Amino acid sequence: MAPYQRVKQYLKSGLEHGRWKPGSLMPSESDLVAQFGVSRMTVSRALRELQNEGLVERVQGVGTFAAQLHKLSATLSIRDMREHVESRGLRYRMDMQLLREEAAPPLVAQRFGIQPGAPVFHSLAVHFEDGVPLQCEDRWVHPAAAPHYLSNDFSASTPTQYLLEVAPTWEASYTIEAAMPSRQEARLLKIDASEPCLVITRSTVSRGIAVTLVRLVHPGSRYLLEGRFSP
Amino acid sequence: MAPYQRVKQYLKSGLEHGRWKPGSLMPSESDLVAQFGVSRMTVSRALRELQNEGLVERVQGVGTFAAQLHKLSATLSIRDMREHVESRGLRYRMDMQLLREEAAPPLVAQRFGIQPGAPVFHSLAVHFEDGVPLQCEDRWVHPAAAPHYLSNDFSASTPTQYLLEVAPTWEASYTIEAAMPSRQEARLLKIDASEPCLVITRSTVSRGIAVTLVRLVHPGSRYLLEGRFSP
DNA sequence: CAGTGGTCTAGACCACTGA
DNA sequence: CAGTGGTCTAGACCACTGA
Repeated sequence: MAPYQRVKQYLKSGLEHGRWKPGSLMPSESDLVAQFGVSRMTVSRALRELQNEGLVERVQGVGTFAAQLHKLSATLSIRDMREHVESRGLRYRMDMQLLREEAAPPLVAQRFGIQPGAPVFHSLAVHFEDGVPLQCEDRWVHPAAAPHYLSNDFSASTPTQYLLEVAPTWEASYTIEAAMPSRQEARLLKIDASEPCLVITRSTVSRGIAVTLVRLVHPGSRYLLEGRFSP
Repeated sequence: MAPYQRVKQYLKSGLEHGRWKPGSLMPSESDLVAQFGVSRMTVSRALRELQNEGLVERVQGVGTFAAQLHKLSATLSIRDMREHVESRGLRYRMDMQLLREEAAPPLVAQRFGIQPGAPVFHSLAVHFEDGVPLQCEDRWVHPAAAPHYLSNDFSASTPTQYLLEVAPTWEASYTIEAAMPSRQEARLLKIDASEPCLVITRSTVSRGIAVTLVRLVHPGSRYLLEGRFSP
């Protein structure tokens, strides 16, 4: 194991075993240099990585402290539906229900920074896994970000794949909630109108402008999100 | 701006503007050393950070490549309910409905690596925001991980806070789904039995042993998760 | 073989903190 | 003032890749 990893591992396992309580002072860089017989750059890297992982907090002129652990955040991967299905060896299909230009509704116009009623692209697709509907994707697209959205061949790529190609995602925010499907969504997903759904609403920014707003509706009985954190 | 940040910013904005397409070869460390007139350690740090952020992929002996952007993962913070409520300046309350030792059900026994029927701790609490029930917390605790769980004063700390104190979380996995509440949960949350709920199931490991399993049920109309990613 | 990334060293200068 | 972290340099040795 590389020296910086040895130092990092030593500190990590010490934190794990409660050798340093949250908020307490940890060894300084020069302490660790002496203890491990390595150069300061090496312990510095170990400490910086622990800081990036949220395990320690460092204050210039003061020292390094064991972090409060409940500030942890977890990773949740958001993948393209096609990849999600095919990566598990299942058959993927998408039905494009609607693909056209429309007048921007007020909410969409606001997020895109354009006038209400200005032309925007609107698509509605259903994603299937082995013939079972798994996701209903209701999407608005800013024409300036993807001018040829309407003429793309969506039998070859999903809206997510196409948009990632023409406008790489540089920031996105989303919400996850439980809600009832609309009547139309229930029909498209072939579920009862009273079945709870997992609804993800996502807004994506590329090169400073909003690219797309999307509402992803999943039948609660067929889809769940998984995640983990490991500090 | 520090030199390593200048290099990093240069590469980041180049990626953002499509100067290097996903999968294509990017400048080598020595290219960047020459271009910026800095030492190799400095460009190495810039590239390593971009790698950690998932923006580039590096292969020893080959080079650095622009990453495929759709492998992004997002951060989703999982916070203690009390902090969540109080951080927004609202009044927090918890009702502990049940707190006792029980015989481990098969599923719990399996996750804890103990015999079914062995003693485990079980608690059921409701968390309120300004008097409105926001979360129902059904929790199983491994007695070896928190032997004094049952005698803790839960008017002073939440189960999450207490467990983080006595057994720092070192790994957790969770699922997020939409589901109907149980009859009991609907009653405790004061919602209709047909209201969809956001259900988080979390399993936590500390020092190699399972500490706790918890089912968190939130009324869909009152609670949503927010997240963002920015590569 | 030349070129790549992975890592380390021994020193340096700096900004910042708190006694 | 001594001690802390933040960062950089100029060199080094290494493992790995592909021609």
